[in-house]
Amino acid sequence: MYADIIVDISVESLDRSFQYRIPEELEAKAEIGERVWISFGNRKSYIKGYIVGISDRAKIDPSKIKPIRGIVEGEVSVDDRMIKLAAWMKENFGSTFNEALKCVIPIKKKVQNLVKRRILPKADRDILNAAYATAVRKKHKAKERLLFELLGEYEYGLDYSLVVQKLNVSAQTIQSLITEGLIELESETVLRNPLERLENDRGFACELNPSQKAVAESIWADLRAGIRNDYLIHGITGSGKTEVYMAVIDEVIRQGKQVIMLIPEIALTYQTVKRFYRRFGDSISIMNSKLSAGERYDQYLKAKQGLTQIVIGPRSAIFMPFDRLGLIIMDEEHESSYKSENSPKYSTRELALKRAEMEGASVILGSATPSLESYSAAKAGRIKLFELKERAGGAELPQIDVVDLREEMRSGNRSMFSRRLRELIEDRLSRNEQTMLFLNRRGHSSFVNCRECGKVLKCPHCDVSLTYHNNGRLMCHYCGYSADMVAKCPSCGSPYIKAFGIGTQKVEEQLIKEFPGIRVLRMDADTTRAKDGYEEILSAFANNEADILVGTQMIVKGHDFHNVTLVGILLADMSLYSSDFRSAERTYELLAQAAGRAGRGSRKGEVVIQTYNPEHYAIETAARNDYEAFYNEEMSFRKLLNYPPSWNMLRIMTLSEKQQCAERLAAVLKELIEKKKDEFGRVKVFGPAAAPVFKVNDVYRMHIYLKSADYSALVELKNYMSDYINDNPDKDTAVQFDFNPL
DNA sequence: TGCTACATCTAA
DNA sequence: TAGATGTAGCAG
Repeated sequence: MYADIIVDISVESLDRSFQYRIPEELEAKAEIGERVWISFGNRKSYIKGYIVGISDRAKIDPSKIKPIRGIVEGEVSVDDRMIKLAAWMKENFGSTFNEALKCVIPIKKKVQNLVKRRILPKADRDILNAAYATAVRKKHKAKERLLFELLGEYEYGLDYSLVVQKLNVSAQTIQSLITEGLIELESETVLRNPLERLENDRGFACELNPSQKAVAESIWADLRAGIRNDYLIHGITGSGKTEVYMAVIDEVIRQGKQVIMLIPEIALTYQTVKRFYRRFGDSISIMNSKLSAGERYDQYLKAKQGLTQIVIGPRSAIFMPFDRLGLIIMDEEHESSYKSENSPKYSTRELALKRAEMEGASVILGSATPSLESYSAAKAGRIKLFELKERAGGAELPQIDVVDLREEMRSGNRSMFSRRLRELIEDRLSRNEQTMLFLNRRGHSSFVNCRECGKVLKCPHCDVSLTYHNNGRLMCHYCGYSADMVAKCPSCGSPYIKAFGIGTQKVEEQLIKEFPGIRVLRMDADTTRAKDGYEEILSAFANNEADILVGTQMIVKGHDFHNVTLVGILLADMSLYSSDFRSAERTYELLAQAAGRAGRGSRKGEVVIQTYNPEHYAIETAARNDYEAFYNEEMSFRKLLNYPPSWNMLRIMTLSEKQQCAERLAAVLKELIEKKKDEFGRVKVFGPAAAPVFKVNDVYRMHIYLKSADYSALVELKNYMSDYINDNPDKDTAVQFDFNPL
């Protein structure tokens, strides 16, 4: 048997695995993630390595393969555990080890220099100039580069790691310049704090209401008894889950343990962090993509050194290297942003449950509309379920009206606003209260169509229609391609070419036309692109600078506007028509969350849902705010068709710029599956077929779906295909695996 | 030609 | 990263 091993040296060029022989006496112990002693290169002493894969075939000449010397005994470090987690990810989410590793050690290059070092000149300019001249003359190119740069930055010096990486100067060269007395090193250890601007009144804690208290106390009891557990808090919008989280965090911190608090996306960070900072002060650190590389690195370091107790961040925060992890909280656990889009396409929920299990920590999942995965696990007793059924401040749940758009059409109303919605908007305008309108499509119109020949304008790089934007441009929402709107049909020359369908821009335009003097704000990917666009729009709306906020799904998530008493969902069906088995779940979620925005203050809110499908169960149950009913209906559908969470699913996608390559590999993989699948009980195979959007960014995509009750069967099949792909490399075609895809 | 002082390469 | 190997510059 052979083991693939990565070496415990933090250098980019060694970011790959090496094969070692597993001696017979170690075969029982050598498993993936295990730490082993190996000899490496010409080194005199043994170094530590991690087993990242095991196989029975030698990839290189077997005589060149060295044996593993032994298993590393003793204390398991944070790194050891994170690498074990990466090994688990590689296996269960289908990626290469390197991809998994990049998740757990995000800043690999920098891990080595624990202190930031600077190179400062030690001699005066003349001496350095002379040394530079000598270096040029002697063709000591590395010295020449270094001295040249240093003379340019004489006052400030140079960053050590930049010199090594960017100038490609070796450590020896720097050392020799030091011995010559030309330069010196200075170390600085300043950990930047991205939260400095916030004021802190630590200790501020709010009272829990009786139902919140019951949940917190039940979890406290487990914590105090030293029992780890997984929990799901199903609390309606506004029921105050955050207060419960904080109460539990308090206890975990008191026990000297650490907390990872996951939130859906960057946008929520500032609001949430502010709240947490007030309560927990400096023990909080944040992690998100808007932090500079330096700030992120420092957060990582602080966590590793145990200087912080709590980290708040999006899905990548699950990889915080806490040594004494006590609790992982996943707020809004149903959110799709918890699933990684890149390989490994991990589910943060599965990862959180796994990591917690490995480290003896607890997990709290929280949501107003739990994912079917979590709720079914709770029903099956694998997760402890808590329900919060009232709004925390005693506010009432909004009144929900469903408007049948077919009916509106029949009675001659062709506007995008139904009579009911229009009436309520006018009422709110007269009372000086605010309205939110939700439409899940940005841009002005959804597609451009020639009425003469029927042509629909498509993106030249992707298999999707172009969206018309009110700046006169046509845009592709997949790859960002844009072009000028055409006056004539490019295929038949007819001038009767027009944009159809509605987007948020058109809603905004229409509002201004139909309600003179109205003040409208629009929030979608187009208006929030600027750095603080998001915050600006939200605070403007919160300050009553507009009567109506129009937006895509980003407006429905977690914001708390007390003056909003009306929420309109312009076209609830939009997400129902996608080709996805989760479309009903997504629709229910969006409707419930959107409805949850209304009436968060003292006045009761109203919600209008406009739809062509009022009898669809997702819409009907959302209107009644009956999650349980929705769950039962949806779950029986999933069971009937063997969709997750009833069964497990694996999506295999082949990608290539050449259509035939993608198709050929898909066909080959299908054959492999057919040959092997009967070894694993019942496995259903679908495809290969073109992906719903066949071409994106000039890359063609084919996919195959597998369904099996048994997750490990899918993992085995995935490994079987990976082996084939590794043995038959094809540089033109890539393969991606996605377990239980969204 | 041999020595020095780097530069460059490679690891199973 | 650390050690082996390669190479330009220089003195004799």
